Amino acid sequence: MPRKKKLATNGSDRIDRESFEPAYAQLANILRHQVATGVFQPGDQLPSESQLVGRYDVSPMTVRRAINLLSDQGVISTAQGRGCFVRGVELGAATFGFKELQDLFSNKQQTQVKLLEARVVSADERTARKLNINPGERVVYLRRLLSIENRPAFYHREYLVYDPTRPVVESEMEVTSLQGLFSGVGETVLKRGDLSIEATILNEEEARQLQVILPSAAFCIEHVFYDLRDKPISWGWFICHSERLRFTTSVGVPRAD
Amino acid sequence: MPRKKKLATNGSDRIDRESFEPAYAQLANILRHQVATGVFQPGDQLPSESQLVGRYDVSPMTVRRAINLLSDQGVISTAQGRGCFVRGVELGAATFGFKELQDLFSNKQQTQVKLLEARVVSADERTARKLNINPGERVVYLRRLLSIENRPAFYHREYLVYDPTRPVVESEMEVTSLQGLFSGVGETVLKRGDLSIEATILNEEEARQLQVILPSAAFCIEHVFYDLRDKPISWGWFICHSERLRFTTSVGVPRAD
DNA sequence: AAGTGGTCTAGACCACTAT
DNA sequence: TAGTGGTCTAGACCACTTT
Repeated sequence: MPRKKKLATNGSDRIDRESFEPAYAQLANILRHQVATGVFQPGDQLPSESQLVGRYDVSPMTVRRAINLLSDQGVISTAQGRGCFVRGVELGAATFGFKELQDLFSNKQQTQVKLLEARVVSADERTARKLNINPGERVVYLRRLLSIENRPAFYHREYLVYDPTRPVVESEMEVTSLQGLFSGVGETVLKRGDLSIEATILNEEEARQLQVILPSAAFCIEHVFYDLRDKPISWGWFICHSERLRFTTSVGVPRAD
Repeated sequence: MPRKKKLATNGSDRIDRESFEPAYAQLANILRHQVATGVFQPGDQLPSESQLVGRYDVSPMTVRRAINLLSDQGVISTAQGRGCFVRGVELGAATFGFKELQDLFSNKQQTQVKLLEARVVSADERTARKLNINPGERVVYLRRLLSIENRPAFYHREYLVYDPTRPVVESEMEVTSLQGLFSGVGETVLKRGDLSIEATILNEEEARQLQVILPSAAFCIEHVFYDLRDKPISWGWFICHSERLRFTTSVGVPRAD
């Protein structure tokens, strides 16, 4: 007798103890399927946890975990003392990530990082504010061009606080460190980063670097990275042509697994 | 004797049983604080779960939950049979929300939705493909302008499949339904939506509607919504001037709570 | 008072990894 | 084989909401 079976169809109404799929995940999928097929509609109240315990013959902790999962995924909302309720489509609940951006790098594709410029300059007022230093203090200014399959993809400009006692400047300047930032490999003393995304129009220099014609729209991904003491050590921004990058996501009940 | 105390400082090394903060959350915060202050650095292995059980005198399930929390937040990664490891800053792990977009609407601010046009047209090739219908079939074309505090914020164009037997067309056309999409209130038969975000340059008409001067960059948020049978019923896109919208997030170890 | 979700216990068994 | 994370049980108590 096989110890493991295939994934149960989502229409199933029982927990398969032999499945490789954990009971809490099965229960979550059963409930999600019922929401997806309209058995429970937006606003409806789900069966109580104790009812689910009896109905599917699992322990309360398992039900709880399935509930937490669906709540995290935005399928339902919970209210203590009242119950669990099906949520409808809410644009405000949407989230999107850098998956597309990550794919550009990790896809076994040739990624080249070309250092265009690296020099020590005095921080202007804006740079000083971003890096929490005094205007006029010395910073390292870097310009890089990231190419994928010999086509320019990102134009990156960055200001680093200049601190000879800290080796991060050298490691930051390594071409590989940038790629590591995306994939998570490599050593850094970075603790945290703040990111923001804007839409922008390429200027002449940016268009030249990215080899696109004007006028052209692009994403500008600005970043500030902090060290372990929450001190900013890097401020910069990536420019990526809009045709090279698109963010996608879904809202509402996930499509059947 | 007070039954509830204040939030413990994150530097604490013990679980406060009297705190209103759940034990699993306290443990997660303790570990997060240790990561944030460099006690554990990126790549380091955390104490095993059984060690944590002994050290903080909680049950295995509580430790597990704290571990899951940190793992979900991207602070650590887990590997069965090997251990838990501290993750560094990974750009690829960043996620953005629509919170900024939601705030624009729900902030008790005056939001007006003005229907500029509504008429039945024949679907062109592209529209038909997006809505999974045949070219030439009738669709409803809508143009809307969303204003916040009397300033235009979003220019929205949308194609709806025309189905007299389904009341969603009428409810979709209600000015309130758009706002409900963001905040989650209101009734819909929508089950799911796919979104994608591009950067674009405003054309003349868009700039006129949004009352900005050319040339100007903007976000284009395209959407397709599906009903309970996974049939597309709406395809459209929001145009939002870049100065009106910016997506932000953080990566790495969250700043101390 | 009854029902709900939220948390927690003190174990157990399993699968996986390293030695 | 020993140690690790992953899952699960069968209860318990608490806080909250509704009747």
